[in-house]
Amino acid sequence: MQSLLELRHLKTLLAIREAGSLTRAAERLYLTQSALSHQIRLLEEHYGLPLFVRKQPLKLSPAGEKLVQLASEVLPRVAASERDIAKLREGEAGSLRIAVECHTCFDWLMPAMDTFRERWPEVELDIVSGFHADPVGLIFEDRADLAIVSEREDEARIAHFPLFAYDMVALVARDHPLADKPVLEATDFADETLITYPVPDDMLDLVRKVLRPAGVNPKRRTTELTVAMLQLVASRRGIAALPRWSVQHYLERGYIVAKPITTAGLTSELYAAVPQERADTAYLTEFVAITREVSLASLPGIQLITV
Amino acid sequence: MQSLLELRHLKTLLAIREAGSLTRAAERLYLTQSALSHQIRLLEEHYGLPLFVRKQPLKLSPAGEKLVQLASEVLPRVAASERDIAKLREGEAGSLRIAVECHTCFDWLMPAMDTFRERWPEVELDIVSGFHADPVGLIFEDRADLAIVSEREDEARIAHFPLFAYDMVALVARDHPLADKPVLEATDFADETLITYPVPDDMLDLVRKVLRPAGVNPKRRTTELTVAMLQLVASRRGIAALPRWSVQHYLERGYIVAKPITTAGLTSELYAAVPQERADTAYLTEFVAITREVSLASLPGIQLITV
DNA sequence: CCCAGTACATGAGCAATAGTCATTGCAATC
DNA sequence: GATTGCAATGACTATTGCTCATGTACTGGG
Repeated sequence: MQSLLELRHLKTLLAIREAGSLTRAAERLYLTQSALSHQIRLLEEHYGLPLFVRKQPLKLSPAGEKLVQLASEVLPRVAASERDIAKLREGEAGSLRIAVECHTCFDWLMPAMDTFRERWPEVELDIVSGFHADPVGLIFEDRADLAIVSEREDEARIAHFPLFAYDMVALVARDHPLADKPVLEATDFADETLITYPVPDDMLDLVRKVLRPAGVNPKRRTTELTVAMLQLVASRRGIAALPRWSVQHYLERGYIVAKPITTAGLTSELYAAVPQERADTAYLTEFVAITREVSLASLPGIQLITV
Repeated sequence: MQSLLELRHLKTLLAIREAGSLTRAAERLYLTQSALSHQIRLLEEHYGLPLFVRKQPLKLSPAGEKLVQLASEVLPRVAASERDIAKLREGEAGSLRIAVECHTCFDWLMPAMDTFRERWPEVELDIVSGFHADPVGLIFEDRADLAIVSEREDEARIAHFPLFAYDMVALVARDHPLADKPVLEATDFADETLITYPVPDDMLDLVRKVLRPAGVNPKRRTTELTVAMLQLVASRRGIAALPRWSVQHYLERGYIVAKPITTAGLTSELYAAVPQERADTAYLTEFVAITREVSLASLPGIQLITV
């Protein structure tokens, strides 16, 4: 009789539709699969109708469709109001200068910034230009408000928000001898030319986590541009290591092939670092949220970091 | 960080705005004043802003305004979706034939029916024509789907939904001797002509609850029309008893004056009676909900019946 | 066809929290 | 300055939403 429906349910429904399964939706919502299962069972009992057709993959019933439709109209509206309230409290304006150490990050950074700009038009949005070895340092110098980094720094004045994790893959030419191996180990790199961005070794996960510990030190070559890097790989001038999502496009066209790095895999993570005292500034936390949404939706094969 | 806001809160906010106070909003929501107070305190802590200006009467702050605005957009949308789902389950169509024993009820019945028609256009809506002494009987004969009655009947096959309660007032001419008494008792009616609708005495609360128990049996006169009744009262041809809300309009113009009946007051109640097995048919329960909303908003001085 | 692998369902138990009750605090009004 | 009408507060309780552990159903590969 009384309505049972809450915004929580709408969030769940939408997450299930987007993720395509209870299990993955649960991850996004930081809940268990069981919690979601209970939630929808309760809704189904309440409405006396199924919300899903229980098949793999889970499909929405007409009633489920109605609720998801509702969710997709209502939730953005609610988010907008909560944003308005944050603006009342903190003011519309502010600055968001982003420091980036990761070359490939621009792939998702641009769309994320676009969405952000729509929602916080008064916030001055910038990427701190030029390359910087120590993006967190820029925060201390007050030249940046937020830094995209690949490791948490042990520094009390900085708060870290996890963005996502992803696998690095080694890239070799199709006709390269290593293309036949299922997995590349550190020693496989010894006699190759490793092509990287021109950054310190500490910022290259492959070197820091795999090659250096194994004492492997291959010949090196650098380039600023990802396409140039792939070009060199394709023409057998060397091999490279990049996030899988950054090269998915090229892999599908068969220019090059990707190989896992070590049997355990080489997983990297990304965090947003902000000054501790600004950790609950609404537009900063929202930038993080947008980043995760955009990335989750557009980058294949990335994982959430469970805090 | 995580959003705390739920539909529950939006319902509360809207109820407070409509009722003008926590206490009355709480009644409508079947909660305590305390519950609402806790709710809004939590919201205020969460947003770090006040939602109300703490004065009598309670006024919304800008942040509160935003949320109420949100509520007034979102909640009707949610209700519409839930209605759609009910239609999926039970079908769009059906019939709602309403039996009424109370003459004045048409005052609120018409606007309620209008709202209902918008939301359930496929349901065949009718008032069972002619006057009927036993509206519940019409349900058994399947000539009505819902009856408006003033007493619960002890009958297992019928479910009763409380609508609202209201005070009956005695109406006398301005220059009538009784106009000076603060309260009329049963004996005051003895030497007057009582003007009523032409219905059995059992359906006249004044007779059933006050006069008959006191053994008072005044002269009688009947008329079908409320205006005619008031005309007779104004010209000192008799006195009448009607719900206060049905004559508020005329009282304000000073044609007649209203007096409480007995010191304890004469309170009447209205219920919607439906067949037990249809007690959770969506369009029937919604008709009840609409009726209460419409009445609460438009009839002065009515009270909710706390089940 | 079986068996692993993956995903959803279910039930018991627990922890968070939304609500009530009883009281206090605060204003406005006579 | 009492009285009345509301809202706020705090302690306690009931509810319920979630997790954990397990069960069961569906899929795809050998």
